Amino acid sequence: MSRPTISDVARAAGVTKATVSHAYSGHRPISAATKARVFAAADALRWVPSSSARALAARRANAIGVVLRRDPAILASDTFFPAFIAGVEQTLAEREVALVLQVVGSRGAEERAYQAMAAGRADGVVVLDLHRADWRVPFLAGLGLPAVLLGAYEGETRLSCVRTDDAAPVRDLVAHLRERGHTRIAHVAGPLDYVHSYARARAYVRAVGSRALLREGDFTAGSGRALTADLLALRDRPTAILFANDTMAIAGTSYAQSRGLRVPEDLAVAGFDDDHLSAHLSPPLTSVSTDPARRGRVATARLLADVAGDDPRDVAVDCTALRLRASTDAPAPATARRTTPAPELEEEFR
Amino acid sequence: MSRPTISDVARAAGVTKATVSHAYSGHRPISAATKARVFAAADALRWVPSSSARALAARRANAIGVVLRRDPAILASDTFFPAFIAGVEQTLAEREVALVLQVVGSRGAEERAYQAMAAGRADGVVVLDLHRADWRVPFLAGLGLPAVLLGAYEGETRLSCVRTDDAAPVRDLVAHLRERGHTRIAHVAGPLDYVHSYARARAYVRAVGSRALLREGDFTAGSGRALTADLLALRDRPTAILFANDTMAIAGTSYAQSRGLRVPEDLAVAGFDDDHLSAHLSPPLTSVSTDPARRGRVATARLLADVAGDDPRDVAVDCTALRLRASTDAPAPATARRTTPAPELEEEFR
DNA sequence: ATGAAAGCGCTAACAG
DNA sequence: CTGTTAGCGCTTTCAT
Repeated sequence: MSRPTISDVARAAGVTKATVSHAYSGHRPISAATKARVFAAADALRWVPSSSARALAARRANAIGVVLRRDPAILASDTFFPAFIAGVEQTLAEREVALVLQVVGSRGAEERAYQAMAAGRADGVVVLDLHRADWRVPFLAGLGLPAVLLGAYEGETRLSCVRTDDAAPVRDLVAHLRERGHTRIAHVAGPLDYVHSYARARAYVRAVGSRALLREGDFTAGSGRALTADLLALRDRPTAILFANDTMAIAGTSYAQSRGLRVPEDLAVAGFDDDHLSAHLSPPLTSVSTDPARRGRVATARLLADVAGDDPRDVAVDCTALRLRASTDAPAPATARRTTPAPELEEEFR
Repeated sequence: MSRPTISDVARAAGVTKATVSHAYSGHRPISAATKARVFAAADALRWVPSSSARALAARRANAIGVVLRRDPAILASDTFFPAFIAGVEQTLAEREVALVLQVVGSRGAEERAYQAMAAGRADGVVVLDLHRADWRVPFLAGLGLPAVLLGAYEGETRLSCVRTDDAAPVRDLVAHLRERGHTRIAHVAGPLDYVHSYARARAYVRAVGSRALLREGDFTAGSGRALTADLLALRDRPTAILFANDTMAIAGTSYAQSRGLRVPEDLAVAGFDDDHLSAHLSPPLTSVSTDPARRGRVATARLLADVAGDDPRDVAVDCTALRLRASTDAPAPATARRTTPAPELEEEFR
C-alpha cells in the first residue's frame, strides 16, 4: 500500500481536495467543524502532504539553498560554516522550510547548481565567500533567483546584502597593541579577493599606515605557520601579529613558541573569528567573535522576506566583539620602541 | 517571460516531450542526430528541467536528507559535522543529487522532518548521532524510507549501517600509556547513550579493568574542564587522561596547566577525533583521527545504493588512526608506580 | 463556506 | 527509434 494522498483525506472527511488544501494553508475560510473533520481524517490516515507535488503546484520549493565552492579539506576545518548553518536552521525551523546544500568543485558545477536551485530546488539562496568582484552577483540577478549576499559587497546590485563591519575590530586591536607599546604590528590576511579578508586587511593598513608587514595567507594552518616564519625572519621582526582567523593564529603561535619566543612577552598574537578552542589555549588567544549564527539568522530572515516578495535591501549586523585575552596582554618588548620607516600608503588600500 | 518548459524544447527541436526526456535520461535509445538537435534547442532556450516536476513524476527527489537534533551551540563547535558533510557532498557531486539538511530542536519536529523527507523531500537519509536504543531505527523502518545508520548499531534492524571500530584505538592508546609507566589512566567519555561514546568507554573500561576513573562528559569544553578538575582533585589523581574528543581534551589540558601541572611530564593527555588544531597546540595533542569525510563518502554511497534498490547491508570502514604526539610522550611521573586497587569490572561494560 | 476542474512540468507506460 | 497519452499529488481559479 502506498502513502495516502490528499484525495484519500478528502474522501474520508467528506469534502473535496480544495477544502483539505485550504484547511491547511488558511488561504480561505473553512468552518471550524469541517476543519476539525479534515484534520482528524488526515491524522487517521497519517497523511503528510507531498512536498514535490506541492512544490510543483505552488511554484515554491519551501527550501532555500546554499552552494559552496570549496575544497572539502577547507570546509572541514572551517569554524564559520557550521555555526552559520546552525543560525540558518534556527530561523528556518520555525517555518517549515528546508535547507538545500550543495558543495561543488568547479565554476561549471557551481553554475549548474544555482540553475537547479532556480529550477525549483530552492526559492532563494544565500551567497557565502563573497568576492570583491563576484560573478555570481550578476549571474543570480540574471536567473531571477532571490539571493542575499553575506558580506559588505561594494559593487552595483539589487540583491539583498547582510553587512558586517570588519574594520572596527581591527582598528581596536591595533589601538590595543599600540597602548602596550607595539610599533611593528604585522597582519597575516586571508585571500585578498574575499570581501571580508580585504576589509580586514584594508582596515589594518589604514590603521598602521603601511603595508610592509602585510602578508596574504589562505586561512589554513599551513599558511599561518609559513607566513609567521617569514615575518619572524625579518631583520626588524614584528612584535605583534594580527591573523585573519584563529586557525592561522594558532599555527603561528605554535611556530613562534617552537622558536623559543614567549607569547605574549616576546610576541603578541591575535586571531579572528573566535574559534571555540581559542579561550582554552595557552595562552588564551585574543580574537574577535563574529557571531556567525546570528548572521545566519539575519541572512535567512532577509532571504525569506525577499522570497515572500519584499524588495531587496541591505541590512547591517553589528556582531563583532573583541575578546581580549592573554596572548596580547603584555607590554611590548623593549626592541619595539625602535623607530620604523615612514609609512607609505599604497593606492589600493585608500 | 517565464522559464521554458520541456514542451518548448520539444517544439523547438521538432520532437515530442518524451524524446527530450529520454535524450537526457538515457532511458531509451535516441539517435545521435535528434539527440544533438534536442541539446541544441535546450541550450538555445537555456532550459533547465524543473526539479519539482521531475520529482513528482518520477517519484524521486534526487536528494538525500540529514536531520540533526542538536543545540545550535554544539553544532557550531563540532569538528565532525563539517568534515562529514564535505564527504557526503563529494560523492553526491558526481551524480546530480542534493543534500537537504534540517536541524531541529525537539522530538516532534524531528519526526515531522523525517516524515517530510519521506513525503518527497529526499529519497533517503543518513542517521547521525546514533543512540544505543534509537527510536529512529524502527521509526524510519516504519516510514519505509531508505536510511543508513552511522555507527555500530547493536540492535535489530534491516537498515544499512556504516560501522567503525572505535575500540581498537582506545586499546592502543591505553597500551601506549602503559608502556610509559602509567597505571592510573582516566577517561572522560561523551554521553554514554551514544553508540560511539559508549564503544570508546567500554573499550577503555575493558583495557584498564575498572571504571573508577571513568567520567561522563558531553563533548563540550566546559565539561572537559570540569571533569578534569574533578579527576585532578582525587587523592590518587590519574597521571593520564583519555578524552572522548579533542575539545574536551584541550579544555582539560588548559585547566591542568593553569594548576601548575606540566603536560606531558606531570599529566599525559589524549583526545579523539583529531581536530585540525590539535597538531598545532603546545604541546601537540595526541589524538585519534577518524576520517569523517571518508565515512561521509561511504555512507552516501551506501545510501545511494539502497535508494537504487539494493538490499541494505552493513559496511565496515577502517578509518581510525592513532596520532601520537607530545602530549603523551613522557615517562609517567614516579608516583604512578603506586599500586592501585584491584580492578572490578561492572556488568554493564562486559 | 464549499465544490469542480484545470493545470503545474515532467516521466513512463503503451503504441507503432 | 519516436509519438501519444495518462497521470504524479497538489494548488488555485472559477463557480455556486
